[in-house]
Amino acid sequence: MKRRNTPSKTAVLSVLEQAGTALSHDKILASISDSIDRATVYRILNRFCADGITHRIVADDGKQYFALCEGCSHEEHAHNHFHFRCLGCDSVECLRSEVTVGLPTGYRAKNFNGVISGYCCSCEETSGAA
Amino acid sequence: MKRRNTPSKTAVLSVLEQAGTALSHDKILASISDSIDRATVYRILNRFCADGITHRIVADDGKQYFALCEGCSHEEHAHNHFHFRCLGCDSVECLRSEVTVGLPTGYRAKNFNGVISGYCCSCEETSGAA
DNA sequence: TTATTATTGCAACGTCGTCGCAATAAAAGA
DNA sequence: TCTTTTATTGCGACGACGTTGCAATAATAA
Repeated sequence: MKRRNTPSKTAVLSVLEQAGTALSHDKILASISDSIDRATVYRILNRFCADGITHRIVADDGKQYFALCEGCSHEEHAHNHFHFRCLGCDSVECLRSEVTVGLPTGYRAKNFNGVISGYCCSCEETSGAA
Repeated sequence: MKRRNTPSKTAVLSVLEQAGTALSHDKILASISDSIDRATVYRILNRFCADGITHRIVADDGKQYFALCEGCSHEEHAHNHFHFRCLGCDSVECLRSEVTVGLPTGYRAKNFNGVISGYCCSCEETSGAA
C-alpha cells in the first residue's frame, strides 16, 4: 500500500506544522482554506498515525488530538509524556517531561495516554482564578 | 440540592463496590438486574462524581470509566495515578503508583487523566505476544 | 397524610468517528 | 504522451456515546 501525495494530505500536514501543538479534527478542518470533506481529514490523520508521522492523544473530553511526532521510529512510538489541555482556550500542548510508570508483571503496554486539563497561563488570568 | 436514596442509586453503588475496578456505563448497566434507563445511569454517575463518591477516567478509547474514590475529599480529588486498560478483556484497573508532573509556571491543573492500554497478564498469554 | 422537589423514564438530540461505494486523480508503465 | 492501476476522495449513512427537556414518579420533610 503505497502512499500518494495529494493536496489534502499536504494541507493537513502544513496545518500541523504551523500549529506546533496538538489539534483536533475540527480545528484542522477549520484551518484549511480549501474545502475538504470531514471524513477525508479523519482518514488522513489515521494514515499519519499508522505511518508514525503523528501521534494521537485522547484527551479527557473524549476527543482525539493530533500532533507531529518527533524522533519516533515508525515501529515504536515513544511518547511517554503528558499533554496539557486548557479548559479555556481548548489548546493541547506537550509537557516535555517524560514519565515512567511501572506495570504489574506480565502486563504489556501498547499505548501511553496522559492528559492534564486545567487553565494555561493566558486563560488563568482571564478565568478569575480561585 | 439534597440527594435522595433510590433503588437505582443503590444498585449502581453496589455494582461499583463489588467490581473494585473501574467500569464503563454499559458494563454497569449490564450488571444491574433491575431494568434501569440508560440516562439514569449516566445521571447517577455524574452525581457520584460531583459528590466525590467516584472519579471519572476517560480512557484512550474515548469512553468514560468510573471507580470509587478512596481517600478523596469532596473538594479536591487526588487521583494522580494511572489506569491500565486491557485491550483484550476491556478491564480498567488502577495502577497504584502516584505520579507528579511539572506544569509550566502560571498553569493550573484541574484534572489528571493517565491511561496506559495494553494487555493484562491473563490476556497476554492468550493474545500470542510478539 | 400531604406537600415539596429530587429523581426517573422516555424520547430526542448533537457530536464524534467510521465505513461502503462510486468517482477521482496520483503514480507507474508503455 | 497516453493508458493502466489503485490509493484517495466526497458523499451519505451509520453506530456509539453522552446529554437534555419534559412529564410522571417517588423519596423526604412537614
